[in-house]
Amino acid sequence: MTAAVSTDVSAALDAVGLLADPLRRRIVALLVDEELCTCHLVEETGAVQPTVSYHLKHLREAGWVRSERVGRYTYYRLEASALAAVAEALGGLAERANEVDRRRLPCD
Amino acid sequence: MTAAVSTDVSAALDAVGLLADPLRRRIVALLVDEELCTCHLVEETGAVQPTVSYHLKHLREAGWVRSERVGRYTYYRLEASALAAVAEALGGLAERANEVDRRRLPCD
DNA sequence: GAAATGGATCAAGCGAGCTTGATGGGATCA
DNA sequence: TGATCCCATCAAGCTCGCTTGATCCATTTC
Repeated sequence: MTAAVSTDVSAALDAVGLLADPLRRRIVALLVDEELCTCHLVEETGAVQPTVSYHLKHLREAGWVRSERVGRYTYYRLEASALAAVAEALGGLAERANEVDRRRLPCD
Repeated sequence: MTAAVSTDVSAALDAVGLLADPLRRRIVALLVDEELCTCHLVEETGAVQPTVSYHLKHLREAGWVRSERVGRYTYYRLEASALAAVAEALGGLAERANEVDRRRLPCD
């Protein structure tokens, strides 16, 4: 059971590797409260369009956002479950790390 | 208030950005259940010592771990509060992103 | 139809950050 | 005191991935 939790935690935390890039974090932050199309994200971030599309592609493939085409525009929505999974994984880690009787592995 | 929350959003996301590196995540995972010295982390991760120290420095400066010198050894302990704070912030984000009446900003 | 717009994709260039070997300081042991 | 060990830091190298301009496709508008 402890092992199972450990692997789940690792898997969930691996997902945050995607958040390494500041622009990617900015995009996620912008999408928290509203859906935005690519042109809006370009305008808000100040990055050029291919750059924004590049990051959106990665976020999409990792399941962090979902895209919907509406006429000429492509709207992006944040996938709340992805955020929740990472939050839960971190919360579990924090709980385990908080145990009082944490031992110190001796070196000698 | 909305502005304050917005800055919190960025802060929480920036914090997890530190976990972008796989080796950094591995170190955090190793420190969940016990305190370890640098030499143990070197042994467990398979990385060379300067590399491990490099990442520990970043984790230390960000408040994720705390170091304690004991004789020749330096023990590292995971800071549960930092983990909990980020987990809670991300959970809040997930909740906000989950609101049903999320609006779609019109383009035209 | 043609022109215009949003956006995805490509190839090429470049830079931030990770890795590594070397160095030095501090602590322990002989 | 000299040898040894742990570990932080440094400079240099390198790699991965981000950026950018160009191009193309789809949709809309005239």
